[in-house]
Amino acid sequence: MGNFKIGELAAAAGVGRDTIRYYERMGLLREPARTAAGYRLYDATDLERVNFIRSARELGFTLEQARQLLALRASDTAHAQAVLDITLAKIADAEARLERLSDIRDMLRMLADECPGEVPVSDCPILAFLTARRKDQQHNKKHQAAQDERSPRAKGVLS
Amino acid sequence: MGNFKIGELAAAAGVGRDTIRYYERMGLLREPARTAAGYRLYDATDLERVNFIRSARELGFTLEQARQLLALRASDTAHAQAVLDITLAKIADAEARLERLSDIRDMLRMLADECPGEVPVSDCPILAFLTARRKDQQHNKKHQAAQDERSPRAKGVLS
DNA sequence: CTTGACCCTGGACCATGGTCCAACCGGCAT
DNA sequence: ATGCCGGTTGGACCATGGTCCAGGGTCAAG
Repeated sequence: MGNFKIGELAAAAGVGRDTIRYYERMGLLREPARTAAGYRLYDATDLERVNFIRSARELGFTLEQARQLLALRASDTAHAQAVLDITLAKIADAEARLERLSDIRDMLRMLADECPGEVPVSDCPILAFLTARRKDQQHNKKHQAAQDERSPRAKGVLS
Repeated sequence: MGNFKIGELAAAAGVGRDTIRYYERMGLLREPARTAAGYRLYDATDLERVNFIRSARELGFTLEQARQLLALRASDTAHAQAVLDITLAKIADAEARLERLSDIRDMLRMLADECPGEVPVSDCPILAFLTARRKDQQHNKKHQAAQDERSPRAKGVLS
């Protein structure tokens, strides 16, 4: 049955060869069969697996979550609730990001609206804001981080 | 006039000592004066600068953009338009992210709504979707990336 | 037989914004 | 003089998801 080499798998899935090897290293793909020369040999189920991972990535799942989803899919005792839980966490995460980001956008928009380009920088309200804004530091602690820079120490937020 | 050492500056700005040294290495802070023993000596303008950078970060600006904004602020020939341009680019970037992310959230929410937890994973519509969805790959090329994983090769989007 | 396209491995490197480390020195109190 | 806190340096390391490279081996075509 149609075995293919890594380049073929990669092309079929629309990723680079290195990505395939990376997924293997990360434990997302099984260690494939090899030819006598050591070439990796894949089959349709591997392609399907890579496709699954790519789909998950496109929906914002991390590789780690993709790994969990694959494990759940392979389980015959798990029920859909586990998948739903991961998905709900991802939704909550997306919503938190959306809120933070739209707050930032609103703030930037306000500042941009106030800024008449044709003045010297010394009269720029955006710079003035950046320069002055340090009092509201304390009470703004709820939205302290910027954008999507989830701090390395912000663990557990998603999954 | 009140000079302070790195730990004092860091505490006053609410960051770590290493962050101050990092900003210095990145060219965001000037190389400070030193005591005979080599200790860095800062003054109020340095604190103000760190505060500016932190404010910019909180609004989603990168350190590189913060550097640009500081340069503009220091210029006596630049006009506010340059600052506005950076800000408008940031807004556009935020809006693009918001759209992608809310599309993803909607998709996830749809899937979650369809999923009755109490079935075996083999009947999970979320997994089914992830498994099947590879045909729409081609025409979905407009929103190909996930979430905030701006690909390393996506340069020029912001700034 | 040679060329070119493919494959192998292990490891370095990219961006981002820091954080932490060892190994050392300075300065003050007890 | 001993402890302790804080300063110095250069460099490694964190997460994330790959990407690229050198220095080989393999395989089919011409």
